[in-house]
Amino acid sequence: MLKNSEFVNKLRNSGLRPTKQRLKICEVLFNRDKTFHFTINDLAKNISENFNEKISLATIYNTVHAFKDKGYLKEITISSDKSYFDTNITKHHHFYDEDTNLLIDCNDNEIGKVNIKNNITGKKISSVEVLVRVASDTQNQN
Amino acid sequence: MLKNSEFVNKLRNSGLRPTKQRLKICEVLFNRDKTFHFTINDLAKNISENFNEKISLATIYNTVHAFKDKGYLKEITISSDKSYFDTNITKHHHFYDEDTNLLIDCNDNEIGKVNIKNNITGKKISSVEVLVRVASDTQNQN
DNA sequence: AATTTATATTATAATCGTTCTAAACTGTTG
DNA sequence: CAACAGTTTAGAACGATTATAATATAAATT
Ligand SMILES: [Mn+2]
Ligand SMILES: [Mn+2]
Ligand SMILES: [Zn+2]
Ligand SMILES: [Zn+2]
Repeated sequence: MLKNSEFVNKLRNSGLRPTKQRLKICEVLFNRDKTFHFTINDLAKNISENFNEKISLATIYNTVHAFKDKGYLKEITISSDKSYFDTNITKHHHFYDEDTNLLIDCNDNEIGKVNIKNNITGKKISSVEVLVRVASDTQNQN
Repeated sequence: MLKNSEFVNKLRNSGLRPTKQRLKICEVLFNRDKTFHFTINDLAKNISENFNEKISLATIYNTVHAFKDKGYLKEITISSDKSYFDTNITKHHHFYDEDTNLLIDCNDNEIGKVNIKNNITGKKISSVEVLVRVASDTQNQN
């Protein structure tokens, strides 16, 4: 629930010029109560359908990647044929519903802390992500 | 460390004809002491470089997917730009070295059991996978 | 305010992993 | 062997993503 001038600052502070396109994308992504998951295509469709702005697909890719690099978005990899982005940038895990292709955030009370006992020597852990794939009972088990 | 006749049976029992190409791929994938991770491209290169067989890329894709469907391979999704396959079909987790792009199996003693407290109503868990991304200390933290 | 410079946007082409196609080939069965 | 279903193949098609390079805009400088 940030307003336009806050997005301008956010962008400026990140070394990104507050262009019309970036501000629109900020509005669509961050001017909400709840975080959500989206694909580039979702976002492009959302903007072209719900606003009369027309942002080039290349700009949407550039902006989403810039926001990811600045830490304003996380990329979630579920399958190799599509990339999901997440406006929830806190550490958290996911359920992935194989029937509906929907990604659902896990609350901390749903998945206990993952205990990593040994790590690769000389390496630092940069992230720990759990993906729980779920499907209806009648589905075939992996 | 299976031999050719065992692969013939394995394929026949799965309803797959034991063709020259499939047997070669079996040999490359399963005639080993240790399990490993590979991409389609790795496999294609391996076959074309180390054997004088020439298997069409379409056949390699077809066969790998057939083996996956039969449960002889697992697909591991790390990034959206490439698919990794795993000849280790037991439940296990992975370290992913972001410096080398290498995927490393976790032993059960390296990652404790993941405790899923609540599940999505009416859905069955089909898999639980932990991916621990690691990088050298000097790398930027996710 | 006008000029200059750096940065961003755009349409479109290119790339690349993967899947499709449809013709030729092979394994299996009778 | 003949017949058939299943398999392989080269190459085309596809689709998500990235590169290109011309145009436009924001910011900095005069
Ligand atoms: Mn990406
Ligand atoms: Mn696949
Ligand atoms: Zn999330
Ligand atoms: Zn593995």
